[in-house]
Amino acid sequence: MGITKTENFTETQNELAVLLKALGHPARIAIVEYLLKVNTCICGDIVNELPLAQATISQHLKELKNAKLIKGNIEGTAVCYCLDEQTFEKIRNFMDGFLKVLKSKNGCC
Amino acid sequence: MGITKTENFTETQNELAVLLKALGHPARIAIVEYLLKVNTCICGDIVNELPLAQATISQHLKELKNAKLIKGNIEGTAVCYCLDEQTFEKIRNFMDGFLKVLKSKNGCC
DNA sequence: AATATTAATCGTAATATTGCAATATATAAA
DNA sequence: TTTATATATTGCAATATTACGATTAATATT
Repeated sequence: MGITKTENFTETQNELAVLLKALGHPARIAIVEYLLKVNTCICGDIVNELPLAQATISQHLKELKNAKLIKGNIEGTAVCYCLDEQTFEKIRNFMDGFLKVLKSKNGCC
Repeated sequence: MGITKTENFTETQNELAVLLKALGHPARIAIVEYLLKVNTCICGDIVNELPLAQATISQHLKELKNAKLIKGNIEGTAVCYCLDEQTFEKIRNFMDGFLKVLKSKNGCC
């Protein structure tokens, strides 16, 4: 099929999966790491930084934006991109809570 | 294409992408959350818990195991599954370090 | 107005993912 | 040894993803 049965899972599970999936590609990791370094930049900067075509970068930026991992503001002909702190916090908070419970248990097969 | 150009990215970026991608599906989030709750379980328990076919669950477990997010130990005819704390820590540490830098900057468009 | 700059979109090809029924495998129980 | 139990694998269909060239759209510059 290739289609995910989202109706079987909770809203929280689906939302988190969208975020992690959006970050689950090395190009998109590279993009957010670059944005972390330079704070803000335009699409063309990333095209110069990564060995991928402009159309491909634009597509990856779209996915990151859909997941609200980044924001994009139009500035003349360019678009200024930056990270969305709140969304990264959501992931961090999940991982943090998850690990706290996991460490309090220490049971394995 | 559908093929990721991993050769363009660092080992770290590729490894992290594999982990996040493996968690980037609601069924696999549901599986690790269930494992967190019950500590250890066998495949059949998850099949009873989630509304997906046995073959589908088995495939998701395989992906989680490939990414080393879970461990599986054979016990008779069954396989005992549990979470791999170290791998979850890798993700948490990345997100934690990432957010520390992000919060120290506060620059956006 | 004509032209350059920047980014998004379209179309396409190749490959990957999701999901399931059916089957295979492997151990345990009778 | 036959049968039951538990999981993995195979094969398949539908859909999604990745990547890029070409084009489009929208604003700047000349």
